[in-house]
Amino acid sequence: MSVQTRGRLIEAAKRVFSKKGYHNAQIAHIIDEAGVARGTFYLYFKSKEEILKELLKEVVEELKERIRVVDLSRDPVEQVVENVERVVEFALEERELARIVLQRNSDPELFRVIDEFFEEIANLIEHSLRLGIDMGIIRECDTSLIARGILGALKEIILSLLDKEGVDTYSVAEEIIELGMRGVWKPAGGESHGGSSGV
Amino acid sequence: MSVQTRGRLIEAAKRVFSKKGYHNAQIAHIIDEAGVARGTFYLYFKSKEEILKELLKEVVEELKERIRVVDLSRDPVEQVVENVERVVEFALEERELARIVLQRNSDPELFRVIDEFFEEIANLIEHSLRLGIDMGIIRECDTSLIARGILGALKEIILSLLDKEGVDTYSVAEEIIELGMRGVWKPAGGESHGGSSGV
Amino acid sequence: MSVQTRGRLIEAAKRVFSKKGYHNAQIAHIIDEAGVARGTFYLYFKSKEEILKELLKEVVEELKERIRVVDLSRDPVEQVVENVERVVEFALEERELARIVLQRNSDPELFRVIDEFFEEIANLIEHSLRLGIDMGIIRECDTSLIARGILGALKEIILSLLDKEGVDTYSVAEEIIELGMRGVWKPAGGESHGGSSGV
Amino acid sequence: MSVQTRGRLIEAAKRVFSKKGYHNAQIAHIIDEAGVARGTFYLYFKSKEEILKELLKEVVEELKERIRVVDLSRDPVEQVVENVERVVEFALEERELARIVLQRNSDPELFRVIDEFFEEIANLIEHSLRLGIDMGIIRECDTSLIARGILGALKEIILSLLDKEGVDTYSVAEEIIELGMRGVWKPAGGESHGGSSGV
DNA sequence: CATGAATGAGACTTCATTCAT
DNA sequence: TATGAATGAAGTCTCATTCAT
Repeated sequence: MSVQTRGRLIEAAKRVFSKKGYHNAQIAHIIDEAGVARGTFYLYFKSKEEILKELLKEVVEELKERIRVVDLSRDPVEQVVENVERVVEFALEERELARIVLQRNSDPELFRVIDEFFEEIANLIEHSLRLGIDMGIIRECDTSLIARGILGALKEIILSLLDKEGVDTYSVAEEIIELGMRGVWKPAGGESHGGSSGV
Repeated sequence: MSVQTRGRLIEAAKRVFSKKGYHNAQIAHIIDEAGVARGTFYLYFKSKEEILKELLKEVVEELKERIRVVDLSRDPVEQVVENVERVVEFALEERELARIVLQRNSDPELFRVIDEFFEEIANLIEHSLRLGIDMGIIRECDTSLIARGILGALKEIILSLLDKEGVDTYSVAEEIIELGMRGVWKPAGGESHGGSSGV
Repeated sequence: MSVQTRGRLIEAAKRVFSKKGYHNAQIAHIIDEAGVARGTFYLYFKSKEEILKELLKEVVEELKERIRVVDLSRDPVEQVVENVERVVEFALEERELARIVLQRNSDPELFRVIDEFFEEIANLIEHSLRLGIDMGIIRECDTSLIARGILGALKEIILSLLDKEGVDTYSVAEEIIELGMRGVWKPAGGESHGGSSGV
Repeated sequence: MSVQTRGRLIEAAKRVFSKKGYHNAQIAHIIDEAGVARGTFYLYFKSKEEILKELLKEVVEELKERIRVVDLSRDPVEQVVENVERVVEFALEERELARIVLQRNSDPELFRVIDEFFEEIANLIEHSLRLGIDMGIIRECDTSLIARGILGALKEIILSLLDKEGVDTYSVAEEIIELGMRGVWKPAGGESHGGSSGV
């Protein structure tokens, strides 16, 4: 079992799944990309499904490492911005992986790990919102709905960054949090709201 | 060409694609669901791909009808809320279709219509944001990024509603817009921000 | 589901399994022999294993029909001879099937139906032997062993007939029973035995 | 060429072929059982087929050694019983080998050695029968058929013994010969025959 | 002598599509 | 217009064998 060959297969699979999606990806594509023979693939992974799950597990682990619990020693918002920044950084380092994960694939069976991870994140956001409401710093709102919304914003934004080069991760993270915190409205006079938007 | 049979196939395809996703869906499932013979399917649609595209086209048309251009005769935000409400309403009326559309299926070839539609929506949002900034009612921000974020929030929220019953579409629309406009922060004292969140 | 096509596949499978044995037989051989397309095979049988089991089930059913319970209205030995004759007849009518069944295939999983059938026959023979001993017409012996022996003789003889033409089934059946009943020794003088044989 | 390693492979192959049959047996099973590396196998045997043939050759040689030509110095039947006893003994000593050999594997190509051996035995039996007939101690019969029958009985009985412990080989051999010589009928009064049996 | 990673031909099975009825 | 049996290209996976170390 050569770690090298395994690695080449994993990297190849990332590229292929990312480019073609899981269903259109074929073992043939992966082994061509990796430059190994057909049988070699099955020496390391017992099926196409398994290599995907392996990949997804890796992402979840890596992401969990980058998300740190917020403590009270420093400005909590700053810490959240840093969390988001690290996530964005990871997505940009591992664009193929990010693409696989963020393409909500209609296959709950296969993407369970990912779905569960996002569920966790949504719960975490919701919990934080509740805390903020109790502390009087977050306005009353449908926390479940809003948590989903924030997660969705995060995912869509990161997805849109995957094609860009030279992204400033910190300012992206700031924008995301700023959007979640303050929205886009510029409170000039004293109206309850005011912008104009097509949607 | 019986309109009836065609309709049954379309409805069947909605249910099947929604439940299994495009790739796992088989013609066999669709015709079983529709109660027609195998050959009949090909009398109405020349391929599995075609019926999907038909479905997607319908969604896009229906959605475009529900989204009305904002005019200056009334509170623009109110009009945007109504737009969002109509979209939410449609999603809840046609849950299967909504699910198909919102499960970003990693297949750009197949889902081009949808991708293009969302691209349009993102552009519309971005355009509105720019307008708002020029008018001094929207704060300076990375409009492209923020537009994506708002779209993502919208999509994720709607997706999360598809499993719920008895949703109050108007208040959902309000919450969504409120999130986009004002964020979640409750400006109590005078801090620039001050939430606390795990992410 | 055309009964015709199914029949052609069954007949083809018989020929192929008989000639090549189950393991060396390929779906390709069967469909070539049947003159149908690859997919057609799987319309009727869900695997290579299934068509074999179907075949074996048929044999067992047919054989069971040919073996009739011995009653007391007529000479029992005569009835047994007739049973054996009908079995031999069937084997000669369906030589391919017989060959498949009689080639003890080292695959208990696959040939369970057959193994169980032969087990039943062995038990039936053993039971009859016990009865005969009680009635004083069969000599004391290790009934289990002897039952196995008789069954083995039967199988081997039938197998050897499969290559022959113009077999007189009745006299074959008589010879088999004669062997089981009287053995080969010709009690001339009064010796307990007196043959001469290499084995 | 370590004789030891070769021996371990041979023993492993016996166990594996015996348990799984030739076709279901994989090189992987054999080398796992032998505790050697994959490549090592091919140092000693040039293919899976070859190790089987090696095994079969060994059996045939061993069996031929155990079967001694009957001479006229002693009771010939007694000598035949002893031959059979030695064969039974060998089968019980080498149960795996016996199982491989006695499972008529539908693969004439592979099992030619065995088939030829059994052919020889059948001919030997037939020859002895003819001799006996000429000498007036064996009754007139279809010698070819009967020879096959006796061989079949022998094979089936030995096969059935392979799962038993503590077998008395001499009495088994006696029973076998007794069956072949005298059958099972107990000549009480003066009937020509008179058993009763289900088959 | 021994190893075990790599190979690739070849087998099985699926399923969108066709076509004669 | 409807049917459903038949098709076969294409994909997944297995496993005996090779070969560089």
